[in-house]
Amino acid sequence: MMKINKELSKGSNALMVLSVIARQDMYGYQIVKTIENASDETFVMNEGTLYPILHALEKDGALDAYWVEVEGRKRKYYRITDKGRKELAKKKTEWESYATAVRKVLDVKPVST
Amino acid sequence: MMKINKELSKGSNALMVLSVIARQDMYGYQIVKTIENASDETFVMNEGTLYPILHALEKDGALDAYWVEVEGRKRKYYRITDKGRKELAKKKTEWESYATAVRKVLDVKPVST
DNA sequence: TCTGATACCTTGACATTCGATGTATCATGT
DNA sequence: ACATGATACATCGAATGTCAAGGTATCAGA
Repeated sequence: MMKINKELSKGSNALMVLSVIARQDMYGYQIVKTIENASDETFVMNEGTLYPILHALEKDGALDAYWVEVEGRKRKYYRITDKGRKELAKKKTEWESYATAVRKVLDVKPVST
Repeated sequence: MMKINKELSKGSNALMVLSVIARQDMYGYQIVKTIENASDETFVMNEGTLYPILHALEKDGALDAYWVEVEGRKRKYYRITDKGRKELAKKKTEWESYATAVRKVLDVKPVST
């Protein structure tokens, strides 16, 4: 990941991956490019980051995969499952709670001692 | 940290710590309680998380510290430095960019293939 | 006298990400 | 003809940050 503190993106990577796949089936490279594009290049996901996430989501049953050969290149497409949609909804809510809570802390007025 | 995915808070912990100290000098335990309170208990920071952050910020020159004895308990108060204020401003901006970018990815419409 | 809150801190284990590396195909420029 | 860059999959070791657990000590209340 680029442009911002790498630590920030931890925890939201799986959410973003699930989110883009939920809209349409996608293969690895396309996921990276979609996230790059949608985030105005804020998130440039490393392949060493993406593939462990995809494999873990597949193992969890949140995604399943199928191979397609296009112009000599083999693409592994990922599709979200019902379980994956539930997880996505949960992760989204969780992320909103997180973002709201951070804002509250940043805006907090000092307490009297 | 509690209530939400632990990974999410990574990267924003130092920001939150700096942010609360910027408003008034604080000691460790008070920082934990302030963040807990401000976030409606979303963030319950572990001491094994807090102290390394404080020590790193002190080493970086973003914070300095002084001891105060109150009712038999020794408190180590942390104070933000000018350098710390600059870092805080930078981290805040960074966090806003991060949050904006995540929202963009979550809202993105599928691209044509 | 024991528990829980306050107050500091360290340590080892764990999870996630990064950077580097590997394989392979295809398009483009020279 | 050849090199480069984009496309496409994947793995591995190192670095980093957090957690759970443990350690020390004081004070208040039951």
